[in-house]
Amino acid sequence: MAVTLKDIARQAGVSITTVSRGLADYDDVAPETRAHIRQIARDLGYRPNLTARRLQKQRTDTIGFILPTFGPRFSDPFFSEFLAGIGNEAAVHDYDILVSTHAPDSANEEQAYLRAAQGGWVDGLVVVRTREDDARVRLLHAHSFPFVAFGRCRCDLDFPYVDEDSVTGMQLLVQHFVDLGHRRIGFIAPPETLMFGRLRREGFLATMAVNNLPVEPAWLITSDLTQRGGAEAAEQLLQIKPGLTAVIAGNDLMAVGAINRIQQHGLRVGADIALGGFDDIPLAAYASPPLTTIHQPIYSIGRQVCAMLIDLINGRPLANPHVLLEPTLIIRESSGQPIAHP
Amino acid sequence: MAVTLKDIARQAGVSITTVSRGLADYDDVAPETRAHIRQIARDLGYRPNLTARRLQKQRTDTIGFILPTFGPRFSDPFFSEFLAGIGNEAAVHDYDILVSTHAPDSANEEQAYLRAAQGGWVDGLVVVRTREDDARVRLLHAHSFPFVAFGRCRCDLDFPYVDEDSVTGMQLLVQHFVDLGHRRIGFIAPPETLMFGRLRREGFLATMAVNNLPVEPAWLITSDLTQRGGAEAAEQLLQIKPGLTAVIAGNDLMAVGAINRIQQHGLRVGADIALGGFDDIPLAAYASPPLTTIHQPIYSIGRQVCAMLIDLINGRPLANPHVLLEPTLIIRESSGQPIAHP
DNA sequence: CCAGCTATCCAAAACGTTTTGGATAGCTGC
DNA sequence: GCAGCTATCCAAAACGTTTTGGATAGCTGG
Repeated sequence: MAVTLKDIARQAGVSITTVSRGLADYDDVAPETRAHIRQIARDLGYRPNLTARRLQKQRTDTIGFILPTFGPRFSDPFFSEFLAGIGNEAAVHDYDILVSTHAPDSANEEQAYLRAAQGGWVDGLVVVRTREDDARVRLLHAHSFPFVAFGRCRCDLDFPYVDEDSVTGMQLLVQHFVDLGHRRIGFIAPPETLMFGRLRREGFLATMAVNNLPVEPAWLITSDLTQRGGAEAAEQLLQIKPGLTAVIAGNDLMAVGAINRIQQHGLRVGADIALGGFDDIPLAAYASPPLTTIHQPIYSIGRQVCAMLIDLINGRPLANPHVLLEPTLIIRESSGQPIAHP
Repeated sequence: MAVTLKDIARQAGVSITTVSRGLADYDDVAPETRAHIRQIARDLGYRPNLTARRLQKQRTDTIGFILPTFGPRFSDPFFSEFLAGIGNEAAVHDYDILVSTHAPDSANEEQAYLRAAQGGWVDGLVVVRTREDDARVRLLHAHSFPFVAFGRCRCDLDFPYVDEDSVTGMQLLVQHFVDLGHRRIGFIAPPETLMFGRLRREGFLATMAVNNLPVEPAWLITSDLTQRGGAEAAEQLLQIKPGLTAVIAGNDLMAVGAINRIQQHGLRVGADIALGGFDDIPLAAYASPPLTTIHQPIYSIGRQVCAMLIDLINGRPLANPHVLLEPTLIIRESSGQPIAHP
């Protein structure tokens, strides 16, 4: 049975009010009384009942994170790092993270967001993997419920977000390959419904266009962000004759899958064919060959999103509600050496 | 302002009690009244206040998961899959997951567990990455607070866990290499303080001993489960003369780091030197070369741990409180072909 | 000696729900 | 006409905390 304020009050011979205020360091409690209360609380091993406190204070000191789980066997090196980011930042401010998992765009997912927005379930929400027209963003915005998104979306709502400039990132990446002499570059695209997928795709096409390079329909294959998907897309791209000299994958996971499949065909990545990824997940540096990619500081994005959300919850105005991070190009061996023009 | 039972009661012209019991389908509320209440609740968009309900029911319908974050930039493909497992299972039973992040064996971590055990913070806890003598397990056991661990520990306490038989797993793996003709096998060991680290190490040494094979002190290097650590350990193992013919890493992440470093030395993994990992993370199949490893069904372990915990919380006896999973060997290219005896 | 102040304390209300322990009215059977 | 039953309803307590709005006593200054 847990120790309550009442137990301390009885033991100390004062009222519950005085105990509560004493522990909270109000100055209408005599210093000796305060010390006395403190001592007894310690002796009894008192822990405040958070549920009761939350009911009274009408806040949960908890932020929600609804994990979009694509498929049953779900694994994304991205999320554990992001979660560590928001988790550590939250811990600093004495907030907890409440995690739910739901398939994206499912009825359950909508229920979960509705519950959050109306039910005093959490004080605010972190939204990740924004979709082009994102029902979650619209819902939360309509309820004016506090949230911060990782990623923008293509709608006319104004909401706080942190995002990396995917278009510029893709531009850096494509230009790097073009500068190495590549003319025939394939693209393994992320799903178009995801906002970052659309932006990376646009960045790719725009930079190719600027350089007056063609992109045949067959050169662009949409896949699902997994290694398996990347491998299968690579398989298709390898069928193209005459062969492509470079392939860019919309994320590192697909790039890793592509490396694998390309090597199964007896080709050397970085020599026979150049390859690029996007995200710079921890694995990228340890792929074989190490992957040329665009760095995305997931951990610190997590911290930043969480810090913004906590400010928002506490009514503090955001200095900068729209954070757009500058991407950096990480050149490793998978992009290979300059090649001669055919 | 949220809709409460009181609002519905006023609107419906009945008492709060009747509303509460009506919504909960008690049969001492007339069917017509029940329907009436239901209708009004729907119209008003009523959502029960979970905090109030929890205070009353003295339970949180929430299970806690304290993520041990090793270092600031933390990424482990293991955790996102495990989290998805417990999250999905929890969702089925209408439970939430409350996540905290804390450095292992820190004061904060102990505080967090203490808070959980005493404060009505969560109804039960999931403990992962058990340590050899695990303070968390001792603490929770002493408070007889419901928890289920992923992993055993070397203590005389009886507590429910799910674990994979690491010793047998390592035996399968080592024997595989021995059967291929390897005699000089190096080992990149996980930290000895982690229970699974100790067991995998024991499994390695025991199987080598059974086969009358030597293990020089320099052949066993303890590392930290990361790619970087695996790469550095591999670097050291490559200095050994005459050279080792095979290396086994204590987990896949270190194995991937090792592949990378071995290739930087101009050696071919699976031909010049054989390599094995442990865990079968999704990446393992897409490493270059694909990694021979021991499969560990992380997602379903997560589900099982969560299901057991929910049973425990609800006072249902566990059919089997000590689940020990049979490991399976996954043979891929990194272990190469049989070699001739020197 | 009293108004006014300060320092210290506390009873009661409030947060929104569920549960306890009746209360009421209408009906049945004798 | 009344005991006994059923169907339906509800006031109040309870969960553990914080906050509101005083209450009390002792002191100060005039």
